[in-house]
Amino acid sequence: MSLSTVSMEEPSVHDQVYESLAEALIQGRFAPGKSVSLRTLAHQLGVSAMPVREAVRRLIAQKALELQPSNKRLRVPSLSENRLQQLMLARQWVEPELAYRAVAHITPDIIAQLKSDDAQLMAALAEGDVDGYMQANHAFHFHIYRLAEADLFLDMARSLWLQSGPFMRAVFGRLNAVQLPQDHHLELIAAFEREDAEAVRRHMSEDVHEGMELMMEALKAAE
Amino acid sequence: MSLSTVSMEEPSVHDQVYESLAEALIQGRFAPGKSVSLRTLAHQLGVSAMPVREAVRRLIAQKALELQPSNKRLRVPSLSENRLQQLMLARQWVEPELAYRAVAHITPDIIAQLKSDDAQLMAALAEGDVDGYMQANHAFHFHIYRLAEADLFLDMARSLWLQSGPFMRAVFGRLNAVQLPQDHHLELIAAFEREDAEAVRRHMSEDVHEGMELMMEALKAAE
DNA sequence: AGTCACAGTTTGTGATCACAGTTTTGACAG
DNA sequence: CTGTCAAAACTGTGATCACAAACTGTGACT
Repeated sequence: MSLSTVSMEEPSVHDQVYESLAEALIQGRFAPGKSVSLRTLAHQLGVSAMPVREAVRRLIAQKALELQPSNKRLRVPSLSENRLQQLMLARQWVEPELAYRAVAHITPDIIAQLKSDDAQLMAALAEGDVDGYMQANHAFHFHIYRLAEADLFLDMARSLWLQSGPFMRAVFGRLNAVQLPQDHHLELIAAFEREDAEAVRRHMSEDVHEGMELMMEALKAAE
Repeated sequence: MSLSTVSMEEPSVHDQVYESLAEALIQGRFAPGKSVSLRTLAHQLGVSAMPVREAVRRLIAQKALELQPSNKRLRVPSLSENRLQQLMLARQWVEPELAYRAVAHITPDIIAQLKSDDAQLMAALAEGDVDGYMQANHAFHFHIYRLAEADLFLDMARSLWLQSGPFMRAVFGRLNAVQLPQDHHLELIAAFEREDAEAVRRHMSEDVHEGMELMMEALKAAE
């Protein structure tokens, strides 16, 4: 009962719905352009429409969903080169900055966590398990970003991943689980271990850049 | 009547509420730390609580409002140096980029609009009209940013201004309408007229930097 | 066979109610 | 005048209903 009153605060239904939708979007389980509906989502999640409406508003504000101006109907934003390029530039700015700031707060526990994430990532890659790969990659990156103690930047990164998710699906839809450069992850971990902030920034920049470049190529190839 | 059917789409109540709250926040009419309530806002705006809830969710997602974890009560986020520094860095990254991209789409009409905005700004400054200054400054910047055809960046800038608004109030609360460097604006306009994109980027960076630096000093002075 | 109209369904939007916490109020006792 | 404690008011949250606009599909008519 000591700290239970503090940690007792069970998340609201709205938060649960939001997390559920956010996870689906980040892992690319929603196809770009796919239309969704409040009542359908509410029914699937076993709640009323009310909390779904609020979660969806939140996602729209983060540009992870959109309301088509004509219909006023809800859907996952579709892909465009312009959009992807903005995502790429924004991610290349904010994520290296977050990683840089994370160095000051790194601990052996986190290093171990990152190694575990990377191991899961490589295992998923070996099996061709796209979902597993996406999940492990997300965990790896945000276990780092959370250390930065920069909640605004963290939120920006989260929003950018929400928007990138559907693109990723499109990439892996074409080239099924290509050889992603997880070497950057190993170099990142090494840089964290010797607390070399500049190297961390550089390797994170390269990791993001390569990933987004891959998506850009896939998008162009798909015309 | 020709295009009225297109522009006829009157904005939803939710959008009106959102715009209303957003404007108040950007102009710093809400003090940092001030608590607000759904029903109060709804009553003031003459609508039911429903659209206010959605507008507030949207603003929370943009970090322009926050839900205190203890109370679950709504309020304007309070100031912190860490927070302001993140705002400063983010604005210094995205706003010069938007201005840079705007150069390609500049027209004489927009130039005239910018000159008008700047004139209003200087007039407000001369009269010590803080609200007028804030409004004109906002108009000046976003008349530029809107040209960039980069909706993700535009949205990021909008979110950052929403978060900066309450800080600005704190600044002007202390030093009432100091000599703001509107010279940057004139240099910006000149750079747009000769379509010198690099100069536009540089001057915008300086303008944002100086404004935020002023806020940082005021924050530190207020401890 | 192709096109159009009409009915039925599904959509987002806004209002209203019920409920459980929290805060504020106000009266009473010291 | 001050401290205490219960009642009243207020808070966010979730569910439900009403409504108009948009979509669906089926059938008839050219």
